[in-house]
Amino acid sequence: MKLRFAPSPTGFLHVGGARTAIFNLLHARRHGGTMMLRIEDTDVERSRQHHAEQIVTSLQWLGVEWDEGPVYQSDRLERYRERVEELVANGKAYRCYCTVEELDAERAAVEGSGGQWRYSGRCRAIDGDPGAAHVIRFAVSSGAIEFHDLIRGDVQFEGDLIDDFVLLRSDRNPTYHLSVVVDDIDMEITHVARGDDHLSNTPKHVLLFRAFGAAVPSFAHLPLILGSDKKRLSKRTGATSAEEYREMGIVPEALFNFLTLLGWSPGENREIFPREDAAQWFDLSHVNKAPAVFDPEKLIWMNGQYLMRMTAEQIYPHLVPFLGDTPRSIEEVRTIIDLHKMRARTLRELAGQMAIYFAADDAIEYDSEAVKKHIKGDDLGARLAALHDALASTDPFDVTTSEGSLRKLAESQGVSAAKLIHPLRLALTGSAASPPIFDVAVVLGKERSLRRLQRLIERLPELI
RNA sequence: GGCGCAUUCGUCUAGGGGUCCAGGACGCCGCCCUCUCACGGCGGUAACACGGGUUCAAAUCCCGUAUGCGCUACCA
Repeated sequence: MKLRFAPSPTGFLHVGGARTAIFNLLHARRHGGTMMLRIEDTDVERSRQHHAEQIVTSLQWLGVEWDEGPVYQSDRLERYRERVEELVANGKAYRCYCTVEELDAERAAVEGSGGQWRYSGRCRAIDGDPGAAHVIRFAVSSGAIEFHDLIRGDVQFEGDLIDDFVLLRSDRNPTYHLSVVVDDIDMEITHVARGDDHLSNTPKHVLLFRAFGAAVPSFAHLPLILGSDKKRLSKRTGATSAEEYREMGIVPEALFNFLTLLGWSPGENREIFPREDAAQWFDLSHVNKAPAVFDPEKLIWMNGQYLMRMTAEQIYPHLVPFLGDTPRSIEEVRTIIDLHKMRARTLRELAGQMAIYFAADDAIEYDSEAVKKHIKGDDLGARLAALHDALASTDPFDVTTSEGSLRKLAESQGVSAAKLIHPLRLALTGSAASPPIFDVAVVLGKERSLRRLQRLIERLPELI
């Protein structure tokens, strides 16, 4: 068994493409088959090498591995020309002398009068000068064309409704239909899993496989991924490329897992699982037929689930790009990550929350809502001064001792611990929300914590 | 227009004739836990597009309608 992912390098790796790649990989792994990556760059107008490289990078980031490739179709142009000549020689294809201008004019005329245009096939009978030909077309035979699709079941198209499609363009480059079939034969592809948008191209391919006397592979046409507007996912309704999600702070494992669930489910209410498990359970024949709407909210939730399950060491390499220009070692951030990973849903959010630890002690900005809520009472200054003294004499300064000092002080002053904790949180973080405050204090250290507390005390008059 | 494909909570889905007055997850709303936030726990909200069949019995099978999407290029 052998499958392939065959993107055309006309842009970034689209999440739809990413899911196609994942499904191919999973099916191959499940059945002990081979996975191949093939770059379909026969459209010289739109293909770009840097896009191909970008797609390869995105796939690697995502964790989609391939056993063979990447193979570039642009390296195989001679092969396509050679094979199309075979078709011409045995009468399955023919040279067409019509010009685009003629054809466009015909089409415009027919469609203008409300009809539907199809190429007449008039060049089938012409035996002219090969050098004067513009393109080579496939001679489509009439009659029903049937094939089996792993996802759709038996599908049938009427040959009479299919044009004599172009195989070799006037620039001597192959069209998609030619190159894809020649390659799938040469590379011994047994299963073709691709986007739904190719379903109506499939009868053409079936005809080509037969014309070449080759076995027709199994097909699996994956339903499209839609945006919130129920139309094909586009930039209008949100991020469309894997790269954009990476920049958003999504970890590859989460995107992989999420994409896996778009159109497929392992059943038994399983949602979060490693790739290895998916590779045990997946099968193309269990993919849904209906298109799925891409819900970024759920992706972000799932990313949060991954973050909180990952160790600081696992998160760290993904997080580095979000931490800014000052290099931070794993030792420096390990505890902070552990404190915040269950409070952030993306790496970007996580990095944002971590900023308070790296900020200068006199640069903490107090959230006005938090100030309004927790900074009040005439005796607050005195209480905080007492807290400062209590913490200053806490030794060693760890979570247990610092909390003990604060609670003891609260008790002796006859106030609830919360009356001290909330202002302390504001002093240390500037916010009303943070990890348990004594953990924060210990990360900052005694000296910096006291400095931040002192600063709040000094600014009390202007805050109240 | 033609051809094709699809249709279960707002969204992702489970379900492949009876165990479904439809289960899980995201979101949303309440409660609990608690130094706040988050996590977690508990509970709630919400769906078989419509109409005909077939059958003792249909979300599950068949037909039609509607709606949506895709293709209809010398793009893939």
